[in-house]
Amino acid sequence: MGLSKHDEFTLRDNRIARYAKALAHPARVAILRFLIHKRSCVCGDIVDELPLAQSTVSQHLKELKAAGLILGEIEGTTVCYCIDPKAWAMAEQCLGDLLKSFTDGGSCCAPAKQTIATKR
Amino acid sequence: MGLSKHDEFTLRDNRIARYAKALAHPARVAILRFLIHKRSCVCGDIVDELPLAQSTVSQHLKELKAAGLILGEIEGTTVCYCIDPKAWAMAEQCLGDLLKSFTDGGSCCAPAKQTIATKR
DNA sequence: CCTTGCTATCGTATTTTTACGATCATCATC
DNA sequence: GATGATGATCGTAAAAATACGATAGCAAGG
Repeated sequence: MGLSKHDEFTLRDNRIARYAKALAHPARVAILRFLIHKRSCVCGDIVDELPLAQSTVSQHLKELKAAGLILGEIEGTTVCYCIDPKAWAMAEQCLGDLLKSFTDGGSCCAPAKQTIATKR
Repeated sequence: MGLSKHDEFTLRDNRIARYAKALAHPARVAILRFLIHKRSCVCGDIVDELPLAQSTVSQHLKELKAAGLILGEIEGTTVCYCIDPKAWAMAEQCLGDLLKSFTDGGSCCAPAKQTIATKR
């Protein structure tokens, strides 16, 4: 047990989850923000920017690449990373659609009551 | 070691990561979609809807509650869940801002080249 | 009160994530 | 070819996530 049952869910929900997971660590958010801000994007610069070891940053970059959000191109001896515009647009739509699909029409329950805490 | 160094990052990036993590599993996406679709939201209905054990669903609900995205109210012997409108708006803004902060101006590198694979 | 139904929590096993140092591979330069 | 720099990968360890069955806690109904 303990195996992730991703097969049991829809493709759409899995896609959203995959994009969300890419954003689910502050280091990766910081990397993406850095890539967005500085259009140039040498790997070493990212390592310098973050409070993490080079290998750890490389691992995060690998995950972002696996999620499809970034591209990397070899430039001589360095590697240049950047946002993948197409994938980014897809992520924006997937997550945006879900987020926008809720509109506050007065929640069904607990309109003005307290949240239940850990204990009920 | 393997300890998460969340403290080393900005509050904003951590907040985004927290919301994203809540969406980072298809089961939780499905739960949220279900809560959005059906305004009524008894816990048992969610259990019936998903291919997961009751305890697992309860755990996912707990995480969504911890992330602040949903509210739960006791209704007699059942518990009624719903989206927390305020928190949802916050998540929408946080994630939306990040996603919208990138605009395709022709990527800095690899404009039309191949993605680098695992091996360079 | 005793039972029944609903939900949360506990205990546990497995998998995945996170992090680091060490090493390897590759390109550029000497 | 040797050297140096850059970045990926390996090995490893610790932590967190995922899943389930079992159990506990509560409210409602008999």
